[in-house]
Amino acid sequence: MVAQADDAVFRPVRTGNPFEETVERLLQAIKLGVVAPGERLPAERDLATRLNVSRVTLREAIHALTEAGYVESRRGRYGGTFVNEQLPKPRRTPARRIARELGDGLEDALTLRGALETGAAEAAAARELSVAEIDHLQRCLADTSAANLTDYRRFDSRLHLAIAEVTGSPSLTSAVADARMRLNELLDAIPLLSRNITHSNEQHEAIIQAILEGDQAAARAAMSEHLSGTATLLHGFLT
Amino acid sequence: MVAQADDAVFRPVRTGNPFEETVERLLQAIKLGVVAPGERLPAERDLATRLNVSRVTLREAIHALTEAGYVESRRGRYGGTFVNEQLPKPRRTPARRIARELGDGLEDALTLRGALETGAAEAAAARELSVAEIDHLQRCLADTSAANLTDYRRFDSRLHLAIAEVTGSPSLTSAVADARMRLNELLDAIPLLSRNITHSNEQHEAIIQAILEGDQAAARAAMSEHLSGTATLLHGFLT
DNA sequence: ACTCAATGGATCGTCGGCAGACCATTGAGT
DNA sequence: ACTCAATGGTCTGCCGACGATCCATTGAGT
Repeated sequence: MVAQADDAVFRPVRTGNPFEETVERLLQAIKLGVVAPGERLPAERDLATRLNVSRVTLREAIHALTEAGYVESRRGRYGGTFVNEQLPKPRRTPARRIARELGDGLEDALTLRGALETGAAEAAAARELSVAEIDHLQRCLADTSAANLTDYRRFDSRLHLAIAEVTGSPSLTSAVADARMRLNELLDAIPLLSRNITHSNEQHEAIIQAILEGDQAAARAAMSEHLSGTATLLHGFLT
Repeated sequence: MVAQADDAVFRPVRTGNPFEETVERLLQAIKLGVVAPGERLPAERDLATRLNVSRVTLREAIHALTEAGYVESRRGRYGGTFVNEQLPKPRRTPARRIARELGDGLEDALTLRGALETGAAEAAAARELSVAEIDHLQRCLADTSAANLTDYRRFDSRLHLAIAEVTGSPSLTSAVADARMRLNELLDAIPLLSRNITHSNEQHEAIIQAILEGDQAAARAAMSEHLSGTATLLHGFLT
């Protein structure tokens, strides 16, 4: 008996407390570019309901993010909690240290991400997209191409998330977002080279084109190639 | 703005309470065949630690499963909680009713499952498998082929889980297990035809063979075909 | 016949998170 | 200048989950 199945089924039912989870989610929204700098988060009462968390807990999470410099709250009607224009710089932990901490987790995260994102690309290509969805994809693609170095990661994440969205599968979208967040710390640790960005943009274009043409095999292949590029880069910097 | 990304990121941080979650996990272990009838669950103290749940909560969950007829507990050294030889028959809820309740969730679950399991098959084929892993796979394959109608679903799940296991990615394994569970109720609602089983067994063999040969494309293709068969079957019965 | 380690069974105090109600502030609309 | 709806900010009582501790039972080993 290999007994790894046990580990999968008997894994912890919950990771951390609601407070920590909530902080993580809000960070996700900011770092993945779901809520852009200057934009407003949903109202506390609304957001608490959607996150299935008490308002008290949500407020504690927001407070933490305020202290960390991510958001600011304003009272009154037309008030709310807004994402700061100037986001805190990610702490550039030395790559190797992160890699050590992650350990086998790196391979794990990359494997999961590969399965999810290639699957998403294929599924997206298989769908009949609405005009709004096509616009959304192309908008994200253009934003990413036009992004400067400091914003690149966020728009890149947003684009990948957009691809997952147009599969029409909420679960798949969520899973992609989570997988992406797991790798975010790693990605912050490696330098962004403009050569890589150029290459990345070309691949993005190929992926989107294949999706819009409905070519499932091509979409999958293009995404697969794109991801393996990142994976190789990560391996290179972390070994 | 398509605004579906919000739904993905601001989804509930937790589903249900620890008690319900724990019950779900234990059912998963039983229904996916991780713990076979007659076998023993891990000791309460051990299991509670692994699930990251208090022993009290775990015991309440076990109590619920005892009343439902899934397990029985025995005291003393060499005692423990054992899975019953005769499992309760799944309540054959009319398929259409389930389909209505699930709604779009069916497509969602099928999409996610497709991405995960085809990805797992490909990843498994890409790995250099140990002798133990190969044995495990072939054992699961043989068990499934030999299973009678009442046991088939469980061994089938076990085989698919085994494929995910040999990717070496715990996250992927967990995700596959969860996706499978989401579809379990549906699968219970459609009749098992021996013709379908024969077909299924042939496909299983093709998948395993491709994995053992290290042929990634073939493994993916075989899995994809296998899954689409199930998907078609489900669609047929639920429409 | 006895021992004892491993297991399930039971109880109690603590605390984090929750629901609900209420207060304070803001600014567009009138 | 006033109104008021929507928002963030605060407080209180309650409950579920937790950790810890002790009890009861069993049967292989001696």
